[in-house]
Amino acid sequence: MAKNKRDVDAKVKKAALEETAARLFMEQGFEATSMQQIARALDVAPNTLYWYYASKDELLVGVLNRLLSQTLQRLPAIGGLPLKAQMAWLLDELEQSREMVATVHGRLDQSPVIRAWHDQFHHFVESSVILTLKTAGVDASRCATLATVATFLVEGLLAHPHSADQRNDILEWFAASAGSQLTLPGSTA
Amino acid sequence: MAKNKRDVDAKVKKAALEETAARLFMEQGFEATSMQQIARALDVAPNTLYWYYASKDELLVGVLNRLLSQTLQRLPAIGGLPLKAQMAWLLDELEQSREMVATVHGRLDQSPVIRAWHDQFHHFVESSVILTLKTAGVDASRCATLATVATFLVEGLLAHPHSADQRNDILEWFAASAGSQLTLPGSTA
DNA sequence: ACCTGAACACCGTTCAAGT
DNA sequence: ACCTGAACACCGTTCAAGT
Repeated sequence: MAKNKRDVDAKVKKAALEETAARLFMEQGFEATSMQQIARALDVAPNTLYWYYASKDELLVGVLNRLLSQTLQRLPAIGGLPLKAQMAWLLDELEQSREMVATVHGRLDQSPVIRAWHDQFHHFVESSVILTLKTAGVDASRCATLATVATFLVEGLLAHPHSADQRNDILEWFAASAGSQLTLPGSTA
Repeated sequence: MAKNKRDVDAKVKKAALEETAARLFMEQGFEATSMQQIARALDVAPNTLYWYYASKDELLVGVLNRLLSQTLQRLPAIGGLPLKAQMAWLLDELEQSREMVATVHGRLDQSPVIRAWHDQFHHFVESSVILTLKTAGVDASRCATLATVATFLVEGLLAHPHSADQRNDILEWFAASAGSQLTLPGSTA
């Protein structure tokens, strides 16, 4: 009981830490936000954060998992949508964490823990896209390639400023090109 | 005369700085290489670097321009090649500076001078690809979209580890999809 | 188990001073 | 014009000590 109580408290505390860190990371960027600053916002000593997280990068992973689980709660709604709509949805979702996505990519080579999170996330997204493509009747041998292309396009659109028209042209072109590879002609992916 | 002499000396010195910085950046990464370390390798005081460059990011830009001009000297050879071969060539070229490319993308939001260099580089690459597509007879209205897609694919392949087969599948699929949009059917882009 | 004060070993950068 | 010694204002992180 007492043990359980403590676990709950720790989780609540971590939630507060990650919420504050998330807010500051999104407002100012990961690099521009110091551990001191986060600690000050929480009214604790800077080194207190190190009781909960081994490093600033691990705190970032906590924040990322938090954002991810929030996104996953909104996900079920898009299950049946066509690929183009799914990509547009993912783009809108990630757009709000643009800075965070850039940070993850920028730290891949320096932080193994960020690298691990990133790879796992990519694997998850790509599996989902493959499933969507298969369900839409795309030739099984092409699914993996198309899924990778889809994620590259989402990442590209996310990383580089672009107009709504450009974005639509790219998604439209991709959906058409992917759709033309259907085993059963006539339907659209 | 004396003035000219000095200009030459400054250029030679900058070349040496950038060569050393480039080596250390590629060996250890940008972030893991301190200004102190570069200065030590050159046998100068750390703050000497600030007489030549306003910041570490500006030194990076110097290094990037240096690598770029080296690449440009190797470029003429690929003028007439098909798009797929051009993309493969660019990939091989950038692969050797993978870490540097990741650094640039990671610092876009923090450094205006890096952002400016990146945008200009992208504009240059995209213009070149558009020219190649137009020459190959691709419908003019699609060229911009396809060029953007091409650069996104190159960046994606560069940022994420992949096998030679995966890479070939993606480039092959893209070339085929782009080629099917030719104004004159029969030729290949 | 949780938190702190104080310190460590850096970092990029600045500035006044030299030649 | 070019370079230095010394310092500034940080940074992420550690550690011994408290409760």
